[in-house]
Amino acid sequence: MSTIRDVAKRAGVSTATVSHVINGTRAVSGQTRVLVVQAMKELNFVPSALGRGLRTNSLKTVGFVAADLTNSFFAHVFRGVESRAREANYTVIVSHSDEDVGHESEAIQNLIAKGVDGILLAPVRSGLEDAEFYQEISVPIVSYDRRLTAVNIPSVVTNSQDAVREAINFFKARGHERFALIAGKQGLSTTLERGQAFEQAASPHRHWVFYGDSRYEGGVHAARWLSEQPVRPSVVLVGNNLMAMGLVVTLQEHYPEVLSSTVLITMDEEPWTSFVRPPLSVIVQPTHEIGVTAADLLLQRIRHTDVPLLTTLPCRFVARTDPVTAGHPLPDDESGPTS
Amino acid sequence: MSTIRDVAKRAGVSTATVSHVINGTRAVSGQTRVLVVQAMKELNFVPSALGRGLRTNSLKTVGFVAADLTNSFFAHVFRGVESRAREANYTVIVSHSDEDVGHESEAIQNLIAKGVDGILLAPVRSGLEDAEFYQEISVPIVSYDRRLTAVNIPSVVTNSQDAVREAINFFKARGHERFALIAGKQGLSTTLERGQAFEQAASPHRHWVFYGDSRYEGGVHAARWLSEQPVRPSVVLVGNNLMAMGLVVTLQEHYPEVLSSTVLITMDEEPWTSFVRPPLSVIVQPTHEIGVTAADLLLQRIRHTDVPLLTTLPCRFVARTDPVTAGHPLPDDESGPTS
DNA sequence: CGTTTACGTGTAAACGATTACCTAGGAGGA
DNA sequence: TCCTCCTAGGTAATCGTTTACACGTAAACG
Repeated sequence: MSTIRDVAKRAGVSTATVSHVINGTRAVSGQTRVLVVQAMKELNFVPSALGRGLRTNSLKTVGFVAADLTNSFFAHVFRGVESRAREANYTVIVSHSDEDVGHESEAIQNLIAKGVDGILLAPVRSGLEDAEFYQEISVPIVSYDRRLTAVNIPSVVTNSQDAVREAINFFKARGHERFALIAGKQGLSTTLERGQAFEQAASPHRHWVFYGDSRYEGGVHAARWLSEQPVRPSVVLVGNNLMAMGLVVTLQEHYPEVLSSTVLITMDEEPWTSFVRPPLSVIVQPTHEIGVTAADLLLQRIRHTDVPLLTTLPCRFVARTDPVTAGHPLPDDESGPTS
Repeated sequence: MSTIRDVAKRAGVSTATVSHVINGTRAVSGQTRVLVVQAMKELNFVPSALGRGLRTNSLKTVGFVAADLTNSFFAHVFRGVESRAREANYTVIVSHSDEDVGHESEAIQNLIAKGVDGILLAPVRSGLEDAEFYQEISVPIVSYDRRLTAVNIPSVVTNSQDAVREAINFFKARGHERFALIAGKQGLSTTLERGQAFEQAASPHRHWVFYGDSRYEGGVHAARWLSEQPVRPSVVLVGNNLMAMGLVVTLQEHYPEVLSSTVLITMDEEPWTSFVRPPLSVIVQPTHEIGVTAADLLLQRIRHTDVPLLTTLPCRFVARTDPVTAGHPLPDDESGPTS
């Protein structure tokens, strides 16, 4: 690996000149520029990001903390992030929190030690007492998926509450009168908001709320709980795709009659939601756009540009109805996707 | 951010001592150690990876190049990589190749410029003429999923050929006599090997090979091709999960009779493969272990330890049979998963 | 003709760690 | 007593860049 000094020597100029040629930070005569460029070619010189990073205190790297990349929600968000980051010549370091407060802290520590310029985070904490924790972080942060209230940190979220309301109303209008919510991990802003929207939309009617843990096992428990109800809801909204899978697998295996007689709605489109019989209705979040937007905001913060504290992206509700469970169609119902 | 000098001053020692306390590279008296540790705590000092990296010429960072992280195969491999890397105090930068030679080169360039200590790669190239390209890379490389023949680069692959043979034989033993392979992108070692294994296992009987492109669209085309055959195969093996999905979706929508009358086998377990009716049989690769192993090998190479040039991990064939399509059961057949 | 102004370039000090080399004091052996 | 060896610790060079400052020349301006 050749250094900037090697290039300077070969081109017969100073390292300053070489640096300025590379970065275009100072006028350099045509002749000299040619000489330098040629020398760089010949030595196939690549400037060391380390040297530069040490001096400028920026490695052009950002951290991305996901709960779990094998969850396709996060994988798609990440692709959005990565595409934007690459355009801006940044690279992305990925860490997992696995919805664990300790893991999250550790991940953030590591990222900071690595000298990242900023961090994208789906925060596991949300309480007021945690505000301090996030506030003390010494690099710019943008939160995605989950809102960080009471903290001066920009968040990119979706209006899933509206979608929840739309979904419940959709089936209400078709005659359904008993609704349940399988809620996610308590404390997450998404859980809270979706819970409120659900309460609000379902409240004139009978409704249930079961608190899961946002993991596959939560869905398994929910299935058991569901099957034990003397009177069962006819519409079940699941607040997260992992729980939905646990629920469906368990129902399919042990309580097939529950599965076939209940309308299920879940978050986040995945292939299997349409392959299951009956198929699941879905609240689709703009995952890629979440990533792109969050990355944009982070890069702006890194450049010290002011950014809005809350960005809300729209969801799309896709109804997949089934003759048995859908309820009675509306006069103008085509049972296709709705917006 | 405080530096090692601040710590040294506060503890009343030299930077050398602080450094040695941090790294345990030299004997330090108990007293002094306590002083230093306390000073670090008080300033909550975190050593800069940049400074260290510049000096030691290692950022403790590795690059991970996937075709596409939204493909759960790569996501799971990545988790394996990340867990091992974290244990060894390395962080991981992720890039995508999208099976594109240009993207791959770019990704590798960027990683090297960022000063990674090594690269994990699912190489898009494989020909002899490409050997040179990979050989010229100036940091240690380990290839995963795909074998890099004729190049002095360690590979971690699976014995999917054995699994392919096992799968075909499984259905041959149940009376099937017409087999097809939907092969992946040409040039990948996996495509070649699985093709050979398929040929070998199916060749006494009538068989077809359709070349897809390892993407969703390849499956769509394959579905059309399949439906157009005057005599259709009764067992279809798909060489990659994206194509399998394209195939199933298209069949389900346009040619349901083909779907219900054909045994489908695919690579890599995903939730939807068991939700589809009829369910798909699957060749399960040890994805997490691939990641762990590849990471291990890379870290060893970084430490200049010799490693084997080829590591092969075993696959598992999971048969999911359906009364209509399975063929006649063997005398002792329980239709469960086989090893 | 003296004074700006502009332009092109070089010198050398950072950035934050690691580490080769050196110093000094005390213990132990001959 | 002298020499050797061990232990504990300091000094300062170094890694590869960027960049503040200085310098010299030539053109432009009054």
